[in-house]
Amino acid sequence: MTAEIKRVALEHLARDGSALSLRAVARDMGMVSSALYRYFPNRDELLTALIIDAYDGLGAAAEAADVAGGTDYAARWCAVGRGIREWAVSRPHEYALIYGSPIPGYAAPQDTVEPAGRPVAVLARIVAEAWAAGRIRRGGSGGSGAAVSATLEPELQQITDFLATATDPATTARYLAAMTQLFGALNFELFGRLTNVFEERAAWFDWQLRSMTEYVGLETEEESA
Amino acid sequence: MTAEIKRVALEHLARDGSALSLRAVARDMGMVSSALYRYFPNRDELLTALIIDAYDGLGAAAEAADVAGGTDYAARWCAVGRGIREWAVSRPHEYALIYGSPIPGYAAPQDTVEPAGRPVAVLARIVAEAWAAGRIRRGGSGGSGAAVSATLEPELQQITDFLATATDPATTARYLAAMTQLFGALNFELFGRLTNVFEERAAWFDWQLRSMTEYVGLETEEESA
DNA sequence: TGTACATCAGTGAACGCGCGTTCACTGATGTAC
DNA sequence: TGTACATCAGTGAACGCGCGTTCACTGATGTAC
Repeated sequence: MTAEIKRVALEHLARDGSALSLRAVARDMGMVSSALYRYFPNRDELLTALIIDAYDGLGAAAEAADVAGGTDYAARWCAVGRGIREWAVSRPHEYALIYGSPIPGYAAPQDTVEPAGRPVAVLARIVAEAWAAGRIRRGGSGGSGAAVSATLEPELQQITDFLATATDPATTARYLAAMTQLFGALNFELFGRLTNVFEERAAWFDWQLRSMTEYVGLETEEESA
Repeated sequence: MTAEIKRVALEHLARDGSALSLRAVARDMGMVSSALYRYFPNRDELLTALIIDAYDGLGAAAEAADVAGGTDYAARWCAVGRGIREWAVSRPHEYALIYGSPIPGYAAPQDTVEPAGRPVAVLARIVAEAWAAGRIRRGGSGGSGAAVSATLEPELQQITDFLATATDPATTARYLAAMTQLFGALNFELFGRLTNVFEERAAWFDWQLRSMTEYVGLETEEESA
């Protein structure tokens, strides 16, 4: 039943875009609005549930795209990226819920922190495995790579520890920058900044993914063979 | 007077975050809500005016950061990036208005298209000048650079023509990817994805800017000397 | 097999609120003669 | 210099709407004896 409510809430979110109303959800379900209070103590809790589901769904999509594993780390990065994009493109409103601008009057509770890490962890694992296998080129794509200053080093070290990638600070930095670009690209695509710019969106996203693997220094299968 | 209304509207936006109400603005101005209709035909027109102002403000900040010009293209890119960030960080709600998730029930009219190009144009000009001066390394940062497929080429060519950068498709692609990363980084910072991750935000953004110039292949002053 | 009772999903009315927009109006200011 | 008039910024009441949340309730279902 709570699942059904969430389903209708998502539908509603997709139709009216971002503004979520309990009354509207109840209406769509043919119920009276107060009936929802049997399932959710208030509107924010429903939102939280949707947000957690979104992170979990995206996390699952990312994980599913990496089930094969293997040692072609660049290919894996791209596959996961594509998996993330496909999830996002097919559920733009759920994506906006978790990666869009903050919702007025709503503060994400602590419960969302852990699921939020799930999608990110999949990409981190690929980097970690590549690093462990000695298959990340130092300094990324051929260049020396921007040096990591003393200001940033401690935090990068903390992040590395948290992600358990065991990489050096510069590689962690490049991984984070690549993540930033990946979600930046999705924001651009889903929030309309590609309108009248790119129509070949999947191809453009793909190009960016390949570009990220070069940037991070992930070796492809051929390079290592 | 319309300027005063916009000022208060922005204040209100900053306080209540994203939900803009005519009545609340009028209240803040010590007026009755219907009085605003003398200045704006409806709420959406006020929003549009705010959005156009935001693009113009950001554009002006970007332009101001590049007044010096010069041939250290990498340094110019970073300066403009910093200018953009400073504007955004000091006006997060205006930034969210233009680069956040779409506002429910609001469709941006045609009038916003031209001002929207202003911030982007500043970075494009730097790339164009560097390209004209032969100071962009082919294939970006040392590597061969991901190849541009036949699928993407025509659109990249169109974009190049529109931006008047005269660059080759691969360079245009890298420029666009760098833009994506720049705004992705701001989204992460301003929409709370760096909470409990990075505290040294200016330094982290700076590192990413330098990283972008390498990626695009912009030569620094020393390299060309 | 039949009665008594507890459970509990869902109802419906009400609370107080805020919203965008309209409309006839007031009353101060400035202009014309 | 003084009166008549036009302008127009801002008022205040009202419209119809939707919202989240509460509360006492109904009435069907299932369980216990």
